[in-house]
Amino acid sequence: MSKLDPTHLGILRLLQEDARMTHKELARRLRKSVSPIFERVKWLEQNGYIKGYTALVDLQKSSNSIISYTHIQMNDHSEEALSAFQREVVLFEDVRECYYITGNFDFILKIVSPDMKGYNDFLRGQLSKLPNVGSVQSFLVLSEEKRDTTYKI
Amino acid sequence: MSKLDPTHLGILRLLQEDARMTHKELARRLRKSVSPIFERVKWLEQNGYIKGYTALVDLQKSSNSIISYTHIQMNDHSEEALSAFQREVVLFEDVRECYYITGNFDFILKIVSPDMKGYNDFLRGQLSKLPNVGSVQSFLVLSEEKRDTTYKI
DNA sequence: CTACATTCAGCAAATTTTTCTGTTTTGACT
DNA sequence: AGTCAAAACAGAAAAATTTGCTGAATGTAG
Repeated sequence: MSKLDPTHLGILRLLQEDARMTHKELARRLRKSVSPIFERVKWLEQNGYIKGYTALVDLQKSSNSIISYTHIQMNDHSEEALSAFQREVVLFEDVRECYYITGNFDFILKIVSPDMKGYNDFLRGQLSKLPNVGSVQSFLVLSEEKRDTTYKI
Repeated sequence: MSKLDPTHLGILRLLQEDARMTHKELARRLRKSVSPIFERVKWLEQNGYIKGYTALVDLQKSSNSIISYTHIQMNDHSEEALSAFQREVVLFEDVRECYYITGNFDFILKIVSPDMKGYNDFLRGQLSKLPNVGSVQSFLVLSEEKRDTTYKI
């Protein structure tokens, strides 16, 4: 790491706050001219520091989707079983995020389903069909109090 | 809701996939000309359907930050206590996401701290100082298997 | 000191954004 | 169906940005 100089870090910070900021504005704030900013943004993209750009959509205004956090405990902790589970679970459309974690559980999933029926179908028709899934504990999101996807870097 | 027609939804879908897509490209894919697309994007922004645009940065490549999911159970479930907790906890820099949920716990927090010391300082110096915090259960993220912030709408 | 590589500013062409105008479509009402 | 007003649209043109290029400045190794 830290082939990243202050200008690189500044770009990452600013584009996290507003991905549609123009190169000209980036240049103004970082006290550089446009061309080096342009080249650096391209470099950050091509070298995987920036994985993409996304619009943050107000889900509650735009759909009836329901969000849940679901914890998975495996009943087989072999490397093969864990890898197989990961490989399969991330393919499900409703699984938006998947983390392997320390503690009582093995995985935390963020699930977004179009409605309660879809959520039920996912849990019973897809998730529970995967091998070696032990306990499944779900927490439905009642309200999103904060969601800030910018990280301090 | 559903002042949203298929073009609105198409814009939201496409900008979730790539927030830097040009209006011209949006227009081409949605089979419209540029000006209505331009007007609609502006409308979606001003009416809160699009809350912002963010670059997705590879945290592991760009920093040493550690991520944790932390569950909070309150020992006072009055409206005042819950509201007060929400109001305070979202102000902490390390709290990137906060959800009020059903189930055994009351809140799920996504915490991102610069390092283990920062994380410790947050837990013991900030979080546990808030009133009415009962049990706190933390899960450190060992690996991020999937993180897709686009939602099907 | 020189040669080389890297980073940069400034310029210019290509492209996009943004505004404006006039036309078409939509939808409500007769 | 026919009429009207409002909304949505396509196209054009000006303003701004993106993108590639050139040559200068800076730093480094020989």
